[in-house]
Amino acid sequence: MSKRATIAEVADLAGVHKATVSRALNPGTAHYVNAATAKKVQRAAKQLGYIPNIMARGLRTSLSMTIGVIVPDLENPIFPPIMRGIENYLSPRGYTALLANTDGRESLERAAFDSLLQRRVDGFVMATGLTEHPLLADAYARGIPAVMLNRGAVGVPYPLVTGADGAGISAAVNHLVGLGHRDLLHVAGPGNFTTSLARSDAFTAACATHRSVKHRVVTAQALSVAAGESTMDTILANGQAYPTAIVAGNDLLAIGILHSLREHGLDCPRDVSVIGFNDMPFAEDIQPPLTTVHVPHRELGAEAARLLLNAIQEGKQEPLTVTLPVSLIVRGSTAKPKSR
Amino acid sequence: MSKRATIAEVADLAGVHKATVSRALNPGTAHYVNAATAKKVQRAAKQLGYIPNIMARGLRTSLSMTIGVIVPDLENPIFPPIMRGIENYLSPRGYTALLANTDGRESLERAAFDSLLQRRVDGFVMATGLTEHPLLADAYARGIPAVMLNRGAVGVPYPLVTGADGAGISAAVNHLVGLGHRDLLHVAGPGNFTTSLARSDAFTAACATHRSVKHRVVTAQALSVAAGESTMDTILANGQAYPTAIVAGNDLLAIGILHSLREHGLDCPRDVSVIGFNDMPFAEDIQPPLTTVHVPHRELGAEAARLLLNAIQEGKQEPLTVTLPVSLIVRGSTAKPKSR
DNA sequence: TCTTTGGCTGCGATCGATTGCAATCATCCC
DNA sequence: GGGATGATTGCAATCGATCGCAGCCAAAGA
Repeated sequence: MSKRATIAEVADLAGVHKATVSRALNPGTAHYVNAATAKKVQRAAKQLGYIPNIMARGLRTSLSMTIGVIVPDLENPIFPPIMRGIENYLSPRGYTALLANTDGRESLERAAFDSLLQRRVDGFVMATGLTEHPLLADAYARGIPAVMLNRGAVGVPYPLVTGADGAGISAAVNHLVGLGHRDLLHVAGPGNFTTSLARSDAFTAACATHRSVKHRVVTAQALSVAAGESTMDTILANGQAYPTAIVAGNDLLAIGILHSLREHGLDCPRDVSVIGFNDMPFAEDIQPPLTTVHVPHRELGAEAARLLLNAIQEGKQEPLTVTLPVSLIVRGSTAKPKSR
Repeated sequence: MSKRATIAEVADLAGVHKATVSRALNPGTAHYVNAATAKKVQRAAKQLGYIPNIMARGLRTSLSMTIGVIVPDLENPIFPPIMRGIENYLSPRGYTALLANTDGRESLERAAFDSLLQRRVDGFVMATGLTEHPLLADAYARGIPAVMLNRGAVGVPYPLVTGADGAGISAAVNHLVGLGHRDLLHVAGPGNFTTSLARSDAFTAACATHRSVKHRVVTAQALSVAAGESTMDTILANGQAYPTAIVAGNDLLAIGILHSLREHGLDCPRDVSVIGFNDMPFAEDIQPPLTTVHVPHRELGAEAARLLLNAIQEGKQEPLTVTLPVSLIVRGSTAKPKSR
């Protein structure tokens, strides 16, 4: 292993005390030291390739300049853009993101949380939003800075950054009704996600706006392709009448629904229209091109990072909610209902 | 900020010296301490919710138990599964991954590298394979443990974990020739990726195997949808004869090619067959379902992590290459050539 | 009974940086 | 000329855990 230069070596080379080196190299304290001395120190530091040891510094300052990001599943395509947004905001400011996957399992979440805490992250961006969350309540009580992303949690006054779920869903419903659909189904995500609840409430409310629009809601087991497929399977298996249009809780569910429709010999959009939620990458390339609600994930991530850094620097948490606008993207998975 | 329990407090509560606490809690040194004492210490630690301060430990041991992962673009869908594989191997072993995006730009790469070095990562997984790489040579000379993933670099003797590019490409070519295609095109990635070179070489070699198969290679500007689309555009724009089948350098290029075909009124697979590379998530859902070479990205990640931890623990680098098998997945984007 | 042995635990230095406090020195003002 | 002022810089404590070394004690051996 290469031995790295320490502050003491820089101090020796520059002929000053290591305290002076420290002050010269830190923007916050640089004004204490004479310009000529500072120059000398910087030259010495460069010559030795000095990189401050962040662990020694962190030990002293108890700041790690890293923030923990907890996501349920990085393979869900909405998270990479979110990560990007977070990183893009963080890295110019000297912060780094530590990523942890939880697989949606609470035990792993606990472990990830502890592991990040052990690494003394300065704060968290939590994108796991289970409705109930002892972990978060605990964290809040201990004064750990955090921001919720996308999904919130009840009773935990952390700031929340989210897309306008309600507006997106009602745009979807209005689009379908405008096309002539009168029999709508919402395949919702599991009830323990706050977003699922918000979206299904919005669905019901939006449908109620229109007279004579039949609507119902079924709940999938998870926010995944497989769950969407099996949920739709059971609906179609009954042989009973199926809706002419479906609003899915997210894009993955929508894709699962498309699978199921295809296996049952139904065509989208001819027989059934489907709308997703999120506008995940490549949503335009799937078969059929998915009509969906676009959520600005990158901006979501950046905004969450911004709020978190604010909270860390101010040393206080403000329970505010930032809602970013969403927009309906009409593509090929929705059409007028065929007469039947 | 909540003050966390320190080792001294645990020691007080348990009525022992802090050195004993340290030994009792570390698996490696636990055998030095009496079982009864150890139990007492563990109880005290649990009661206080003691989490060792990794910075203090790292300062002493100069091990951070984190490894840096450098990827060119997390939004390229092959990287999330790779990350998963890495994390799945790392986290049961107490390691954490620090992720850095480089956008493929070498300056950012340098910055990311330094930033991770500053955080005293114990090693690197590099998934950025540019062919030329001063950074890596430098790192190797400094004895920094690392493993290359997916893409290699010339002249840098780090271990490399990769899919069997050549085998995959020749399977693709054979599949197309078997279907009756005699006019093949390979849209390769930029020449500064080692994988691009390996794949285009394999393409030429595989085609040469078959008599009377016309083949040529064009190079795209990047490994992206946009690059694939524009490359194909220029080919089709010439009005000249187009091939009956295309092997793309990766799935993103393939998708771009599909876009271009569609815009030029050509149908895949009726007019032109297309094969991708990677089998990225949702490749089966795009229009048409993409025939592609499946690469086991998760396993790639896990294997890289395994090699890296080995190298860190052994303290030596072995220049070996691990090649994981790939397999052709035939879906809807390839068919027999129409007679014309 | 005295020494040896070995298991267990305590002591204190140490890792590399930051920072409150004190010391130094030149300049300034009356 | 003497004390005040302010700009720099040095000193040494400190963060929290690890680990070499030494000490203690009981059991074993002579």
